[in-house]
Amino acid sequence: MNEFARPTLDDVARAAGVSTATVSRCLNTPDRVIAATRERVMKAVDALGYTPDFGGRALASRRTNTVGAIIPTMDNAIFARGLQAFQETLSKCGKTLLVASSGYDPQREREQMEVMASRGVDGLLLIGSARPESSREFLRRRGIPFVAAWNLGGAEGCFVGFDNRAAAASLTERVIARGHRRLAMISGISHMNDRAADRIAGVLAAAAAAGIARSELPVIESGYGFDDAAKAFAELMAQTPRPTAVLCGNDVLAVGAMQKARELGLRVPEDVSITGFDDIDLASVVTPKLTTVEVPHQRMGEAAAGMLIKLINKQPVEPQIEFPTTVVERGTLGPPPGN
Amino acid sequence: MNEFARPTLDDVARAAGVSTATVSRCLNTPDRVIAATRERVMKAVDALGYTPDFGGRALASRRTNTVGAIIPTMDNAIFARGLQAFQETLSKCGKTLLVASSGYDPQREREQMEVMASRGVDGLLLIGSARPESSREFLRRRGIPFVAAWNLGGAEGCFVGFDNRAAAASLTERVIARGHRRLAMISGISHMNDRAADRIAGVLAAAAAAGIARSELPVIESGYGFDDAAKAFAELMAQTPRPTAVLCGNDVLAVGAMQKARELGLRVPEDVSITGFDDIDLASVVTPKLTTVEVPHQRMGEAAAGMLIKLINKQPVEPQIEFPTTVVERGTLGPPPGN
DNA sequence: TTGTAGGCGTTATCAA
DNA sequence: TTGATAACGCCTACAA
Repeated sequence: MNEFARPTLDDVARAAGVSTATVSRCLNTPDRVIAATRERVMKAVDALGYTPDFGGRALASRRTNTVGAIIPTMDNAIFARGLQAFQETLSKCGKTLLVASSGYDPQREREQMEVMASRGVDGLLLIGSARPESSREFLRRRGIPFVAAWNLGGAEGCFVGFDNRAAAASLTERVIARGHRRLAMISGISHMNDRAADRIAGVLAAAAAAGIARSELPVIESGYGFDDAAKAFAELMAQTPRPTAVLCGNDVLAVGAMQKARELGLRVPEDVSITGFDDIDLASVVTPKLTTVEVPHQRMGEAAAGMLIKLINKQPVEPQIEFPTTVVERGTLGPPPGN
Repeated sequence: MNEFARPTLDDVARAAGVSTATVSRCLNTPDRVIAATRERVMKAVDALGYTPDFGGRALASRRTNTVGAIIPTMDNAIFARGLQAFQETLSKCGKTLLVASSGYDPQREREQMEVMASRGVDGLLLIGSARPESSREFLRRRGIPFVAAWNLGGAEGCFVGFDNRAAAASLTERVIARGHRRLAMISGISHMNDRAADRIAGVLAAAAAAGIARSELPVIESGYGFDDAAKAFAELMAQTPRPTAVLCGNDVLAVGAMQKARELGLRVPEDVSITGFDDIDLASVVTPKLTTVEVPHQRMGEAAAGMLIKLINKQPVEPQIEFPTTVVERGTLGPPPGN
């Protein structure tokens, strides 16, 4: 054996004086090997510093012990957090994580799905379930187990998430209960993004229930940066009558709005109330602290990993794990001005 | 061919009326195949929906087109940002990213290195270069190309980073120039973390150059949470004489310190100045905005990917890419009280 | 330019 | 409990 080449099963087998089959069994199903031989084999294994070859193993066993995750972006703290938890849980189960990002683009998501498939991932983590039929068809055809996270779902598939719509509605009710009637919303782009769409729907539903006309509730869909939100906020503040409360689709947007408010000389919450969604670190660091909706991102990441692993092992799973959310009232929601 | 089985090279070859070798060539070295046949083959490829099998390819070619990254945690915005850029760049080059996290623990980092190695990654991204000799030995033995990022290095290896020491020193000089003499530092844990260690060294060096005795510059090494930093800050503020400026090893620590300052009824910067490091989003969102050091994390991620790819392709690389950093003065640094 | 054929390292099926 | 041995799907000299 070449001194620099990686040792193979064969080398180990020869060193231990057994067949390759036995070595393989020692590694994969140790209990099917008598203790004495197993010990001898294991000694040879780490004498040689043997580690199994991934390609060979994948080829022969049709399994990669690899799972993929396609998320919009890791730049967003909520996905980064969730992904971290997802990865750690996977790691504990001996699986490793392949990551790709879609940049919120269904086309790129689809491409990454193909990449993942060709990498032979055993399962897939996807965010949300709004995607073109062709992508869903692809998943079905390939028969790749997957879970959709960060939202709840309709009929098909497995979900680990929370009720975006209900959470948004409940936050909106709180705002209305404070006496606000002139609401506005800054949302993320809702196209092919069910989290954003559901949050809009929730706000609208709560407003409607309170007798606020749809036409009196401007909704601006904005990009995901502070600046985008700031611009949207300025636009909103230029309207007459001016909204007294601006509900934002996530904390980043809310903070962007707060910054613009300060620039405009508007006090929060005295002149205008602002709310967020997600409760990331940012939320409790701004002044005043952001009123927002708390979501257990890390626990969702863990749960998603657990469910996916069950799916891969063909164990029974409940089709949906729902997490509760909580409105956390902090400093950016007050009564409307002049009350 | 079974209707549900994935098509293989063989299926494509038969469908196109050529040999498997030709199909393989069409996929890997298209220019070595005449246009007419190539076209025929490609038609068959997507008629069948063929995608190459990863295991087979890895086994035969001894390459996985996969690179690994082992980072302390994705919870930290700076690594998440960098990783995002790293991944995108890789993706453009047809490589996919395997991620693992060490939780700042050299032992876990080592385990993940072994996982990555056994996955057959073509290259590895590591953070920093402080790690046990045994880990470095492992890398050497396996001959896995890797780049160390977020810092600059000594002799061996490739680096994409910046000069933590110099940046910290330069920030400290600014603080001293404002008239501060009683400094203190809240650092991350410096054991096996050269970024943290270098930042401490930079602060100390600048202080020494200004004639400030080491014994008069307390340094507390704290965990990475807001709370840890808050606790450290409280400890610092309890000392007499009280430091007039607290330099923090990163922005998260600085924000934790700011929160505690507010709790203690201390105004920033009137009663005490605070500085950070990294310039993450957090920094410009707190009130007052944080004086910190700006570091181009995304560009570092891209550069690291580029360098690693060259390394993998055995192209020549400069051993080190250094990025500049800038002190950004915002609101948390003022003159010492009573000046 | 294309085809033939051997081998990559493992797992899995059968026998022994 | 163990050992032979045939896949697994692809790449790549080498030959045609």
